[in-house]
Amino acid sequence: MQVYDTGTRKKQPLFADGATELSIYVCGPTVYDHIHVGNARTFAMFQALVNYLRFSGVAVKYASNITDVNDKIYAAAATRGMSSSELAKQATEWYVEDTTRLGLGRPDMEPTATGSMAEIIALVEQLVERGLAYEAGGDVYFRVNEYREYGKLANRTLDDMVAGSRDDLDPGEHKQHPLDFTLWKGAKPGEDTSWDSPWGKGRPGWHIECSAMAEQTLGAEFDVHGGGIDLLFPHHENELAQSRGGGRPFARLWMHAGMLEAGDGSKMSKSVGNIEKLCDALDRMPAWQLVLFYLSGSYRSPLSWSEQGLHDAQVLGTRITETLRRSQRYLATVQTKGVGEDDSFADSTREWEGIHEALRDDFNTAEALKELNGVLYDLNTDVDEHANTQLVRNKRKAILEFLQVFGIGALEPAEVDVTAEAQALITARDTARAKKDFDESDRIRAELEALGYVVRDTAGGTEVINSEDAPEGEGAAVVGDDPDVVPDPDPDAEPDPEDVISAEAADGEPAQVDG
RNA sequence: GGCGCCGUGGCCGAGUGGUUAGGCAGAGGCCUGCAAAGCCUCGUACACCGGUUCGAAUCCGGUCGGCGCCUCCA
Repeated sequence: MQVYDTGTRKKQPLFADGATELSIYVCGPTVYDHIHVGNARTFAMFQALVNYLRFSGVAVKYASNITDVNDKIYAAAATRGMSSSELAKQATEWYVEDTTRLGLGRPDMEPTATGSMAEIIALVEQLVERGLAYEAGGDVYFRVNEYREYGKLANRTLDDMVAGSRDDLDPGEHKQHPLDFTLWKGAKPGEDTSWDSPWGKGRPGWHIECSAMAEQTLGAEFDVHGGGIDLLFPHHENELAQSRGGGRPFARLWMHAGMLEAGDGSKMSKSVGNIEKLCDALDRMPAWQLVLFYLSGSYRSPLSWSEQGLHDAQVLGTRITETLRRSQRYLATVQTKGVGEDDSFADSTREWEGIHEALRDDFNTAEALKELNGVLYDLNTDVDEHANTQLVRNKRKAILEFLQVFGIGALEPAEVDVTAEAQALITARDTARAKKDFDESDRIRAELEALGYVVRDTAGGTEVINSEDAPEGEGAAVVGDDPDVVPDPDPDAEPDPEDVISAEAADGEPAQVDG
């Protein structure tokens, strides 16, 4: 498997020579509010990658941090009239709750800044000892001039950055170079948390937290460091400088997820309404829909947050469910015979070939979805052509495995609990239909719908499913309805939120997702 | 201004030096009492201008447009 490495700007083998295990660190959120769907994209894609690797038999150690000490938390806590630690605790719960709802599972380790304070301080001390950092006015700064490779990850030079900065760089009261960044900040008035350090009471800078947490969870050297592309500079550059400067090999590869943005190319802005919280999105759609939406584009490319895209994801999910239901029905009704005609003999190897090929090339989930669609198509065709049931079972297995890997098992058709009353109605309706008494048949169908069933007349006989499992709109019709009266689709279904939604806070400052 | 990414058919969104992406939406059809599901058929896209090449949407240069990032503090 190969992935695009930001550090070398090339696709690189994911595994080090001879390695069979992987360790992955991904920058998680700063906890001061609910995360939004842009943040969630990054988390979902990396978790999906981990799940896929495990499905492929790879042992993965996956860590993703929770930044619970940061400027943004102090600021937000003040606004809310609560203490920063209270807010961090609350927002951590929100984060865990919201991302768990995605259904993809959780990282193995979720270190916090507050839980890594000793490691952070130790690392800063080492940098000071090595001459890569200096204390000034109660703060400790990293000395970028002393780290020769500063800027290499993000592909920029100190000179370029100083000369070509968008804004005038603030030389800083105590800084030796305008790009020197804070490792430790002395406690300031209004900040309600601080920790003892060799430089007095204070708290860690944003970047050093991740260096320490990554090392604490995965060791001094690990395989992949991930995060949103907006964190490339300065956050990841600084992490690398700190850890490498401190003598650690640090991450071997850097993977960056693209931003979620508006489809009309509108500028990122602070305008209201351009961000949808993950919890809100999950309140209005099933998790599988959001996950399929994320998977519909390559993780590295920008992806447009649009109602159209969400609709497409919904349709795909429905197709998956319907295909499984259809094939299940086929297996239940077809006369199976012969040895090995059993799920336990199903072999999905062949169906996975195309999917593997796609995913092993830089985790191309869009391509994988195309391959999955091919499996769905083949399975439907098999059913149409009354193919060997083993072929059907093989394909079903592949699809079910796919659902499991991507945490969308909810798409598996639900069991239908057909009550005796319902069964009687079905039988009565079949009788009526046999007599071509369609008025009676439709009347009974309405009765079944009142009981919460949607009726489908299939080649294999009458089938009912629970209304709540039926695709939107199906079964809404009532006998006697004018057939011309169809519920209007949303007349102005425009792409909803404009503007980029990314690892960026509502106020446009790049600090929601960090590490 | 610097660094980077990108401009694909109505929409989303892959990919490749010469071969159908896929899906959604739309039209027609098969099946079907109706509905649902499934299947079949239909669009010959790749910002613009040059160049390289037998051949480029795919490589190079330029133009235009979009996007991301450009510390901390304030």
